[in-house]
Amino acid sequence: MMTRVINDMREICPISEETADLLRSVTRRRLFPKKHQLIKEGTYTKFAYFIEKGLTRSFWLVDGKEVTTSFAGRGIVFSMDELYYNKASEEFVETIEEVEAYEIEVSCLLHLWETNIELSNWGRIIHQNEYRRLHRSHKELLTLSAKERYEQMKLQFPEVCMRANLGDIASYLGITLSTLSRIRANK
Amino acid sequence: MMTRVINDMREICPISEETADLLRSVTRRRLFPKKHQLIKEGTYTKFAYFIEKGLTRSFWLVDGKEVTTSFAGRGIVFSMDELYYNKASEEFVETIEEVEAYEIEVSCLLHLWETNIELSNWGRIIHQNEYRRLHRSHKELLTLSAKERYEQMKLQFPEVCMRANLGDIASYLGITLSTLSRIRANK
DNA sequence: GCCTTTTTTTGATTTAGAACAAATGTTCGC
DNA sequence: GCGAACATTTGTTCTAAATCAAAAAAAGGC
Repeated sequence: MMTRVINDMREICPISEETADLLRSVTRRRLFPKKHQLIKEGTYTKFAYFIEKGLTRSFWLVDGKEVTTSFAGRGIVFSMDELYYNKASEEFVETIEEVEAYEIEVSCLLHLWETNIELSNWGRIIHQNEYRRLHRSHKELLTLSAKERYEQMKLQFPEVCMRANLGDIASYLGITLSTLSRIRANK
Repeated sequence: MMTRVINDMREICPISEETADLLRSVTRRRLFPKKHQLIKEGTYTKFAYFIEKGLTRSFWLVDGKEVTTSFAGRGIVFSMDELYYNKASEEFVETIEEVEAYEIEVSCLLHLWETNIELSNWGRIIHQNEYRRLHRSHKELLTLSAKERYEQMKLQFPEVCMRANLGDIASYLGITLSTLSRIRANK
């Protein structure tokens, strides 16, 4: 149970068997179909999800249009708004494949981070990593053409490029679906 | 000494007089002229700076062109690369006004974060805030026009818009200097 | 105050990618 | 296996902003 989740955490920092058991004891296995809204508009979900299997995407709704900010096929997905600011999320998360996840209450997650040094370290590091990814993506948006950004994305997240559909990838790259189709068509 | 720095920290979370004194004991007051490189290419600086007065900007050099990622007129400036990854920074920082700052070694800063709960909390919160700022800026880049982004920037950082020069603001917004000039000229 | 350097404005031209629209291809439920 | 829904390709037109270039204005040094 949670084998992939725990393995992934151990690639980042040491997690003892006790901590792994602690994590298992406070989470609940959930299965979600494709297109399920894990964190959605107008609902204060209060859960975070460790992704065991499947792919999710996070996005904003900006006057009706979706802006994808990240894809996750491992690690944890949660809302910063809910976790740190006790408010309903402005960023939503949906599954784009069937997903097996382990659900945890955000209050519980926060408590773990405050009390368990292994999880606290893991938490700090995933925050740093996420900040770096965003930093990098921001730089690419400012300096690369649509085509170059897609090439970068293929290098960095080949899996996502295979598994997500064009519309989602395009909205992550900040271009239209038709432009992405043309880019892929070759030039 | 460090009055503005400490006051700014106290707007974020409680800082006891002991912690303030601790901070004063491990920092050194420095004055820098305009255009001074605080964190520069090819030099593993190993220092972070609490900004008491003046304005700085952080930027990348992407094949010769500067891409401004943030301005700071308060708080702390440091390199994530140096702090977390023990490597020379890929992002540089220069003063764009005369700056009064308090210098601290990054190893010392890390040690404070690991041992002093007040500073640790302050550190976590500035990281969250910085992440949010970047997140927001990224969304704006993906959804707003050049003009709208400039309007947003004036709302969020009016001081910076007054004090930084056009080239720097333009490179922060991801547009050319001439476009920004035209935007300001009115339309 | 005058000259140099830096910063900002303005002009003409070009271009990447958006918008809109329709056709083709793929997946899935029954 | 057929029809509906969904995903992708392709065509045409249009526009925001880039590029290149030069003039005007402002700031600094001595």
